[in-house]
Amino acid sequence: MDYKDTLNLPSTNFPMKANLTQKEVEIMGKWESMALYDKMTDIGRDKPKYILHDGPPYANGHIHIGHALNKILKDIVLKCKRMNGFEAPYIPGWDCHGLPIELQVEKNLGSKKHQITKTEMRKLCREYAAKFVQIQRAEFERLGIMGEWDNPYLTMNYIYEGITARELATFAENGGLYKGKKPVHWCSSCVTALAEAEVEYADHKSPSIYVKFPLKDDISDKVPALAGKKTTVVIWTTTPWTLPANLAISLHPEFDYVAMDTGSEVLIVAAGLLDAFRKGTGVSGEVIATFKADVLEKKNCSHPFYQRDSVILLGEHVTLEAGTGCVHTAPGHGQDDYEMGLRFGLDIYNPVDNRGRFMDNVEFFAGQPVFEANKSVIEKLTETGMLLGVSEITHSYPHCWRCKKPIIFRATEQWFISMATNDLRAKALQEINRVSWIPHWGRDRIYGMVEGRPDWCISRQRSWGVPITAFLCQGCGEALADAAVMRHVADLFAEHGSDVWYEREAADLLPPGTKCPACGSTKLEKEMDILDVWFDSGVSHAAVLETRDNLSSPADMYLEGSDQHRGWFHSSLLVGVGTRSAAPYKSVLTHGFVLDGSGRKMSKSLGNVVAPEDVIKKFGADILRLWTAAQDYRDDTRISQEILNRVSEAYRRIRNTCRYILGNISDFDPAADTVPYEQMPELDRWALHQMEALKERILRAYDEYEFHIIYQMVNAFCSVEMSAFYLDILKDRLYSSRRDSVKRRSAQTALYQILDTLVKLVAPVLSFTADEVWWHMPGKTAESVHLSGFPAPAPELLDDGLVKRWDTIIKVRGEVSKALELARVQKIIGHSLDASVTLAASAELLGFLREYATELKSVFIVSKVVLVEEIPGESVAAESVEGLNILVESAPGAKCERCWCYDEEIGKDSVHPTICPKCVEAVA
RNA sequence: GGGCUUGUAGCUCAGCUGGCUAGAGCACACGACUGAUAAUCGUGAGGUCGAUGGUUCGAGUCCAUCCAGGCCCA
Repeated sequence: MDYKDTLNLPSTNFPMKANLTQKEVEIMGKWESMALYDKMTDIGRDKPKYILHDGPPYANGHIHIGHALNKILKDIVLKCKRMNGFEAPYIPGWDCHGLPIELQVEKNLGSKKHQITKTEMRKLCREYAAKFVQIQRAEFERLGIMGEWDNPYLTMNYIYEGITARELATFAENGGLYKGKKPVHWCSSCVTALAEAEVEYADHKSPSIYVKFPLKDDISDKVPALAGKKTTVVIWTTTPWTLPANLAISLHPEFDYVAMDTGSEVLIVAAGLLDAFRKGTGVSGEVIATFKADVLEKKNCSHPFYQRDSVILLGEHVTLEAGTGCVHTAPGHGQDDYEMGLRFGLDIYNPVDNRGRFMDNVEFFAGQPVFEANKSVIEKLTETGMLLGVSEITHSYPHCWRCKKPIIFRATEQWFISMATNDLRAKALQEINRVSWIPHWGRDRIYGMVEGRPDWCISRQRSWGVPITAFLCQGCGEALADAAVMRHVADLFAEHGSDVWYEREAADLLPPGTKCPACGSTKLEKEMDILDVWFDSGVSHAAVLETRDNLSSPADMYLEGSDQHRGWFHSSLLVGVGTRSAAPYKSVLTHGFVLDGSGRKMSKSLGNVVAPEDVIKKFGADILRLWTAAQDYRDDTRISQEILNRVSEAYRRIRNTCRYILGNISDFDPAADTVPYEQMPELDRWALHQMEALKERILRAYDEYEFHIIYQMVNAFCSVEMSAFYLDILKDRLYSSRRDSVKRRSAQTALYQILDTLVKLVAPVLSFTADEVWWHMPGKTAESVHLSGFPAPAPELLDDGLVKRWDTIIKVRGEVSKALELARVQKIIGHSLDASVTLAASAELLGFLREYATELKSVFIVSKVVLVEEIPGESVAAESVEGLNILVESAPGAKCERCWCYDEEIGKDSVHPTICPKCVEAVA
């Protein structure tokens, strides 16, 4: 007789091989046809809300692995909140305006870009952004991210543009918006400002000159050696044309400076550059004093050719790389110079017009193009005797990417949001302290940035964006940024889109009868600058959270990469505080960046880029999701083939554990067959305890957003507690007991509960696989695991006393395994069931083991266990259990044909002479 | 150069306020099984805890310097 048919072997059509690449697409189809997200929303009604506000990715290009990490983390957070009893809507967004799209569109246009109008250009940009919104949407959905994909927010939606303009009006109303000056890269030939991305660096020949600035103030009280001497501070520059705009000289507060007496005068330069200076100019002389820069602080020099002072200031930007350590400072012509100007209240003076010529009121140089004026300036310096040396150098210099001509740095009129008005900075800092930053150092990071940042320059001289809705009076030059007028325009934007700014004349945009408040003129012209895109996304809490029925502000969480401390967290904070006196978020969670396997940043040139698309093709989205969970994202994370292989092996372990349980509960009906806890053997209770402990730890890990703990715990649970111990021991009971016996049903009860718990705990991470398992489980009523909740805590399943006893048994089992391995090497046994094990132990341990005498052989998976006080002859001494000795022999009796255990009783039954009494009973 | 941050076995992670012979899972090697089988089980070998110096009876854990990364600025 073939007894195999009488066994209850595992049976399931849940495949071992996942084939995720195909399977996931099928599952997405199912989700769609059952309208899963809508059902999740329905279930959430009347539950407390949890608002995670999506930071909008830029609608340009395909998604990269960093996007995947970010969106998967958000999805995990939202799914675990939903399973925890919250309504957690997800409205994805996209950032649609801005330079990168505009540049790409220009590039695609090629030479045609010059023939196109601003409105046509903007139309193409809008189409371009819309195209990538669709592309990225599909790519995000493929990752298993659930949300309102049919109804996302786009910063280029008309309503959104209207709100953007409206928020700007609020800044105008409260006085935060003002017009000021700031230097920008400027191409005099194209007559336009250039963004950093439009600047190309190339070699360029410039004059290199040393110039004397006579010191007016007497410092001989601090440096006596200078008493009565004619003293000058020496600067070095490669842009002589910026000297007419010189307002200051910067020295480093920590450098040593020397006074060198040439005989006719005393020159001051940095000690560290003295030799280079001597070489560069041929000037010689004796150093008569050395001092720190602070003795010169706020002292005045004479300008080398104007009747004007140039003040000495201390700044950290001064270096010893070249020059004299005394830096010519023109706030209208350099970034550092500008910052010094702001810090010390200098005029941001720009004497150059937009064609690159000196303005009419500039003495000596009026009307001259700046590069030609270099020569004139040098002549003037020679004439006044202030020139110390002149040569020519070739250095890297910025050029315009369109016309390839050298560009200049020139202060122009720009719109700013003041950090001081309404105490914006102080209030923002206060709000930072009220927000919960995860990890905690995020607070220090953004605090430092807000504390030290200059006023927010929101002007961009481009086409693709929301216009700054101000007007300029043609009568008196006054800028009109009136809140009521701006709100009128904002309403037009909301209705027609911000294109109306370009399509209509100023008069058609203004409320009827608008006059310049300064001069009463009605001749008002449109401002042509657009808003910084960070302002666009910075208003998203107003445009999205405050306008959608299922959302509210402030959000519970913003979750982005740590670069957003400077970006979105920052701009959102400034807008929120500036317009509503509050941060738009209660907590901010940041993740690091994705690096390659050796911790380097990814780049095309290094060829170490891992694309989400490739990972999905090769492994599947669930592997990418599991990878996301496995990494401690608070730090930078790594991805590589090896890492993905490891993750997919862990996936297989989880999958197989589920599959094995499914196979063993296929005939189990939880409603009818569940065995009450009191009737369960200790081993099953032990398993339920482990399950409960796992549940507690994982739910805590979700609460603390420590997803990598979940990965580690689930992995260890499947491998250690389940596969290597509980499931292995259970085989005999599940396979060879009567199908409906209590001991088998008890095991199934435990297995069913364990799988039910496991699949729910894992659902936020392994979203596809969890549902695949769910659909194979018996007795399920919910359509999807994502419509269920996390399992409720069941502390009554915890039994510490029992676990402690079983810890001892497990420890002894470990020793038995080692002894079995020795016997295996000696060819005494092959399978552990071939063995009979004799144990000798201390009185205490032996007494304990005797309580479990009948169970030990199944726990050790051997055919026979004998407990004795002492083993005569040779035995193996246990390594870590004091006094335990183990003897392994081949098991006596014959091998049961059915359960493969050896038994001395086999042959005594006349009907079933080849099987053991236990099996005889089972087949009867 | 500045602010914030990271560096524990091949990989991913534990190691709380200083007291272990530094742990886990996976990978690896060897073996077993062939009733979880492109599975499963067992045993084993892997680490001067980035480096150096210091504080301490004692440091992966505290301090300093350095090295190598990352983000954001300059």
